[in-house]
Amino acid sequence: MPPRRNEITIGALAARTGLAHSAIRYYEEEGLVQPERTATGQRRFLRSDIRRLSFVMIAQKLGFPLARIRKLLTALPDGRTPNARDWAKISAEIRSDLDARIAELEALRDKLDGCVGCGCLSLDKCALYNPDDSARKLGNGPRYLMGDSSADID
Amino acid sequence: MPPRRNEITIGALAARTGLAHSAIRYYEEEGLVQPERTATGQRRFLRSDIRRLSFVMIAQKLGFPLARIRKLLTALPDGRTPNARDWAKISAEIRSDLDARIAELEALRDKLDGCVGCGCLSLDKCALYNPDDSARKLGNGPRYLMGDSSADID
DNA sequence: ATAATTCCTTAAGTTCACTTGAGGTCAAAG
DNA sequence: CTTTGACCTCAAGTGAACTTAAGGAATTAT
Repeated sequence: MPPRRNEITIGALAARTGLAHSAIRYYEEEGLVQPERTATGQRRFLRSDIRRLSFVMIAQKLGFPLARIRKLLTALPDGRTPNARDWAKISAEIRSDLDARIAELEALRDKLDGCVGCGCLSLDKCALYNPDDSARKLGNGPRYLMGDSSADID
Repeated sequence: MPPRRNEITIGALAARTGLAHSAIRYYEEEGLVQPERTATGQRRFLRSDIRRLSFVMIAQKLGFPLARIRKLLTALPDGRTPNARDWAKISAEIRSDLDARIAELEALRDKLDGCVGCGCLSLDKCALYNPDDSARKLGNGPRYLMGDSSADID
């Protein structure tokens, strides 16, 4: 069964996007694409999935986890592939996210500058280690949240 | 055997830093601290390890992986815990790293701005997806690098 | 002396975004 | 019609930074 006009195989999609076959299958598992199947079980993607996966790749490059990207995609009416108009809307969200990350890093940099020469490196006094700001999503896996250690250090 | 004057147990160190016991043991495995052992095998840390681990936590917050932090620490003469002078030296390195990350995000943001309204989202034309810049260390695990997909998309 | 903590080790699980491999089926080309 | 290549499905591995669990041993408190 040869691919029909507007359908493409996983190999073609891989060639077009530069993604590995395995990655595309993984994206399917994650609900980012939903190919049909032929009678014998082979995947048949839509041509528009090239654009769809391009969007995924771009969003990833912007630092979004797949879960978030899936949400962005499913937020579109009937899970459509984003077009120019959608893109304008989505990009606003992306932009503010990006801005927030930049601001976070800049704040960190400023604190660092303030701390040079201080060298205290103690958790209760150092501006660099302040558990109050919720900026601790760097790194993955479970995280232990600091309690309120009182008392002096060292 | 009660902890001696300048020695503390893992529990005390955990309380002081807010780290879990398991995290501290893991840091030992990773060579970030090297506690002594009592005759019965319990760990005895130095008081200065509180400061040492504080440094680790701060550096982590700045986005450094443990491997890098270990290097920073071992670069100090005889693996000393960093003091004010060391900190000034190390912070220069950290600062440039931070600056680079900020610049990277800003570049991305500018591209995003340029792309809104374009909406092409095609890999060969979109400024947002340009595999040439080596800014792709986001995300972990093995990565497939894009080949030179020629041909038009969609 | 006994109960309650604290500490120990080792092994396996977690998340994310995939890859790699084994073993088998299907389709396009000679 | 057979070979080659494309495709399929699991299962398990990768790396970072840990956590959780199981099953003991040692220390501290009562």
